[in-house]
Amino acid sequence: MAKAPTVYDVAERAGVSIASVSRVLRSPDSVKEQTRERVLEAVRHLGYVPSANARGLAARRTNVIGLFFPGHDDVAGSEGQLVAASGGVTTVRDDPTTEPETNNFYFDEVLRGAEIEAWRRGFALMVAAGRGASREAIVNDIAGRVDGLAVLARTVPDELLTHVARRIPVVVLAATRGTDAFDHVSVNNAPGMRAMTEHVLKAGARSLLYIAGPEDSPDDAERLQGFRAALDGNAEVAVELVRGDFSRGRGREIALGIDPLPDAIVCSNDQTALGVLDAMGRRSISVPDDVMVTGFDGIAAGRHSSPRLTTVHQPMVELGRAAIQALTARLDDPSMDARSLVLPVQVVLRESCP
Amino acid sequence: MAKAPTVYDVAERAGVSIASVSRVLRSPDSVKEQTRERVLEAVRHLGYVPSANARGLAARRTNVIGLFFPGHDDVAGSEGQLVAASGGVTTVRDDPTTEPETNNFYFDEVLRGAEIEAWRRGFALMVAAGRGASREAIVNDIAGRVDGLAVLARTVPDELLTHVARRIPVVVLAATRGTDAFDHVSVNNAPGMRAMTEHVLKAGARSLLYIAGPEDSPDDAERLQGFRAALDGNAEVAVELVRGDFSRGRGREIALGIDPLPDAIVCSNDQTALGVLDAMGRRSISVPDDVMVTGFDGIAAGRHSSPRLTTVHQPMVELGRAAIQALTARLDDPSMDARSLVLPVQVVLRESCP
DNA sequence: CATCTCACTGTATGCGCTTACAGTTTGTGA
DNA sequence: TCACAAACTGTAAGCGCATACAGTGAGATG
Repeated sequence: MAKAPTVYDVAERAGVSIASVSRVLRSPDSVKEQTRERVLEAVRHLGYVPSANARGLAARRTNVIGLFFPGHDDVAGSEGQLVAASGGVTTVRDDPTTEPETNNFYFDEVLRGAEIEAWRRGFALMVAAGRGASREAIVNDIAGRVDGLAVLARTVPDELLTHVARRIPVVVLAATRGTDAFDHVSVNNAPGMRAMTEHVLKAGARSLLYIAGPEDSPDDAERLQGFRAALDGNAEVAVELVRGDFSRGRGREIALGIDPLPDAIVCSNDQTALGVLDAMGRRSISVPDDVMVTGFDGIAAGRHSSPRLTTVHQPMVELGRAAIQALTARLDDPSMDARSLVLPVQVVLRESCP
Repeated sequence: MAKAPTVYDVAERAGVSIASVSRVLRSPDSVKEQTRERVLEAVRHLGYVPSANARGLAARRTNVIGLFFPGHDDVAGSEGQLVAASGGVTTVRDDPTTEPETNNFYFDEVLRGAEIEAWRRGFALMVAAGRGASREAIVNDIAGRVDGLAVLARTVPDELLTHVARRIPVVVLAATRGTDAFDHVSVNNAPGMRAMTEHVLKAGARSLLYIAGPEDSPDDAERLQGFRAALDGNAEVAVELVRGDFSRGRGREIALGIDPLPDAIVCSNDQTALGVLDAMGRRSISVPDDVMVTGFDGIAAGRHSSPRLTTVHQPMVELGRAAIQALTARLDDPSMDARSLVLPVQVVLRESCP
């Protein structure tokens, strides 16, 4: 890392001007073959890698897209320097009742979709997770680095979003807000839950328990709405509603205390439903014979639970891709009207509610 | 997005020079309070977000760290524009035998660790996944954008790595190569597998089947070495070795054909072991009563399998963090000797081999 | 009241690249 | 052989910011 070579170094060694160097790298066909060879030789010899900063500055675009989502809350441990550790092996016995960390597979998949789509379209992807107070600084920082920004709904205050939107296009994920000027990409929450609920009814359930998520979740609100729509006109069905918090632990806790049992427990997300399955297992209650259970999200764990979880699958990878597509579409045509894209969902029937 | 405001616009509106604007943003204390207020007002009013490109160019550093890992192979479908889709709901019945996509939870977790650590240290994180031929272009591109680059072992040819390493520091993850000049961060593969195998032996196994991974995986080689070390001097133990490919499907396939059954099947990763569990379930063979099964990695799915999987847990989040730490350490002191950091692993005993 | 400090603020330069434009070479037809 | 177009290459002007250095003015000092 003595000193990174620049276009000037390459130009000098190749005996050409810096413009030719730039052309060889950006539009090789516009340069005579012989010149091109000389330049490429110099590039290899010097270990030249062009500075994206300089290029971005000159070209007025960075070719980077940013993705911002709610943070893994600050991890307390592991503050120490891991300098020169030397391995080690310990052994533990893992009790089945220990709570697994709440892995946000959701964002992992969205991220994966965004990553694929961004590079395919020639953009690099920058990721940032918001953590409490630093959120504003992070969003501002990343906004200065990218050509477009995708944010998950509810993670960034509107005021801040409006501020950065004056510089770059912004697309909001997982929300169908109509009151703002941003592009939106979301999934078909209400119809999905409606279809799920209708399946449950068709399977014969006449008493339902709905475990909702936190009140401030727009996704949850839409799902609840879909649930209610399915029940519209089914006066003979008994319905009860409790609020969970989208977590497995809370789902388990709620399900441990349910008495009497309804015919079916409809959960507004998979984690909650998995918690319910845990509880039923512990109470030796058979699913689906004694009670049916459904979830929403389609996380991988639901495929391996016992019994396997019937759920509404969200196309999370597609969500990430769609966000990038929306962003590049707007970059291509900034004057376009704001769009709201709703992705289809899929009811996946497995053993917990066949 | 009419035209993003610049320092000049802010300076003009605040009635100061651009130097003062810059100072307010970089070292607020060096500016008189009254001036600072005026500048901040102008920033808010104009919706000013500083250009990271310009800053990076002037400051000669980008404050971004790059992470490169083997790609999700090119996803064929979903080429179409998702323009103005309008939701929809379909229903499918999910057959338990359908192959779940091979989710690389491994990288997700490494990424998460890197993300946390990078932002904590004031760096943004740029991610890139390598896809076949475009790999070289991507690595070069990202190398021009960042102050340091973390790559997963075996994903980038040495020559390319050496090339970019002339510009920025590089750290290699999940490999303990001694022949190059890069910093390395890896996990304690061999001792971990050795401990796992010793546990299997202590549990009474006298005939073992080892299902290895692909030949070109350095991780796999180290694990196999650990396995052999555990057997050293146990001449009475019968051992057989087959090669898998780290996939669940292949593990299942192998396990369906095993006859006679050994006392234990030791797998070099969790996916393979989960496939083995699938097969045993289908063959109505009891795990661990008829055969014990162990994995390696500690992916979340192993906690929810049936029976739950005994495995060696790698600290994947820590791996990501350690990579960032190694990189920032080298940025602070480029002359430092190359380091090789080995993270500890943990044998996690669950029902598949108690 | 002149001089000196100190705390700020402004001026000017350059970071490494892209690109409009001008200049040069090469090839072509008359 | 000469004029002219086509193909290529060089020149020069920024892109938006950080920062060394040079002011500027107010208060402190003698």
